[in-house]
Amino acid sequence: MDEAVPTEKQPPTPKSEQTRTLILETALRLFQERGYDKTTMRAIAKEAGVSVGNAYYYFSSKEHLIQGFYDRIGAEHEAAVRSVLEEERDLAGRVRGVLLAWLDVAAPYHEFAEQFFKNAADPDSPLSPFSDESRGARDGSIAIQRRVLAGAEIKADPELADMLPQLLWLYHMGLVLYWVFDRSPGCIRSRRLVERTAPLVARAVALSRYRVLRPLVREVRDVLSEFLPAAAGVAGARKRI
Amino acid sequence: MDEAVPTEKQPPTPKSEQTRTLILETALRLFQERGYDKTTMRAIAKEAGVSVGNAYYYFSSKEHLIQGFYDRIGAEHEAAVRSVLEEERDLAGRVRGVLLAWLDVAAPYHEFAEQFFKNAADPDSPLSPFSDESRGARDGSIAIQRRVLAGAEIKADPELADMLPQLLWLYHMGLVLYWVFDRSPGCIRSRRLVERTAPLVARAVALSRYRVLRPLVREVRDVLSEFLPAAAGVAGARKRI
DNA sequence: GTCTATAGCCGGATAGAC
DNA sequence: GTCTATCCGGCTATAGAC
Repeated sequence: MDEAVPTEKQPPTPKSEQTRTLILETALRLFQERGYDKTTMRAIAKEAGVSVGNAYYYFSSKEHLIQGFYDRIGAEHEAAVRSVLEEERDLAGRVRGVLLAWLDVAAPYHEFAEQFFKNAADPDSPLSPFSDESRGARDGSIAIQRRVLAGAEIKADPELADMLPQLLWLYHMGLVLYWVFDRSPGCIRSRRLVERTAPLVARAVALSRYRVLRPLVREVRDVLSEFLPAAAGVAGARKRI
Repeated sequence: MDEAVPTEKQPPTPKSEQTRTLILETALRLFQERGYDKTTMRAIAKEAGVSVGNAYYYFSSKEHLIQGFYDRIGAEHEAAVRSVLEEERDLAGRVRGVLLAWLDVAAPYHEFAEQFFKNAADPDSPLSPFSDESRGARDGSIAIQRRVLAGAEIKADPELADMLPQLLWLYHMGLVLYWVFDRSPGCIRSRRLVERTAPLVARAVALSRYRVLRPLVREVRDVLSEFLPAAAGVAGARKRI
């Protein structure tokens, strides 16, 4: 980001990127093995064969190491979701499939997530799902929801359609919140929550076209356009304070 | 709670309770003055005229000091809400009034809340609004929502009525989440969110009786009864994993 | 610009004496 | 119940090697 335009002769990452990656990989591995809190910066440095100072040279705090985790989980989800989106046409099924896929992808990190999640809830933290730093991950996640809706047979009220991807993303974040709290073995409660709510969400989307609901839908849409972040190119939702 | 039944001769809090209160009051004051993070346990102890070890004797961690904050804010909200519930009959108005009252009560603690909130998001923390330790505060909060509904003219679908207080509580928690993230001056964005969503919630409650929505309402009810905590005496919602 | 080594600050938490 | 001393780990600072 702050890097000067790299010439062709000088690849942007000559050798330092290697160190950077090494540190990150080591950190993520240790986090997964011992948990976030119990992994000390000293240990990461030692295990990666670098000095503490060097680790801090690349990652200005322990938290910053977790951005890499977001990117990784996003990429894995992206891959896991492909088959569902290709094969399933029913909206409820698509929603369900995508969220279950996320739970699968995230499962190995559950314990680890528990420990660092507190940082994500701090609005000052770059780890918050709403932060600028998380924008890349967020946009990717919303894009998936867009595909969920685009490929489904059931269509929503067109007045609502523009912001539905973000709404689904919010629903996804709600699931993540629940999942973090979920202590049930194998996180079945979270899985069950998906099974139960996905059809419900789909039904709500379908019902959004009914006459009786028109005024409610309009209100919902207006509120959303005012309060959802203007990210990811939603028409007419550009105003922020 | 864990105290042995106190005899009449021996008041439950002979002298230690005094120290305890002193420490708590000092802590809350300092939190508000300097913020949570910048208030060290050393400072609290010093200011209260006790030793660090002694502070830890009463509060097993810095986080535990915040339970007192919950209780205080709950009590203040309880008081602030009285007039609204007596005078306003319109459901939207009642919901709106109660939530705006909460924002008023919470306002002085906003900065402080930002800093400690991350702890509340940690499921391991006693500060989580879903934890057993927070049960007292939670029950109080749900009770207010029960009164909101009971005194309103509009009635909900009876099949849903039992769990509506908890649903409103969840809505309240959502507002709290938004508020914590809210950086707008005077938290107007949060206030605006209440203004916009309160009528929406009321309308949804009213609509819950419509025929078309019957299946959706049933589904919603079933999901809620499965996933909302069995606290606060909700009929038929006793199963937990 | 990348990296090491080391020494030290700070603050949450604990141990064990009184 | 209360204290003092100590641990522990995130983080910083510095000085210097390549």
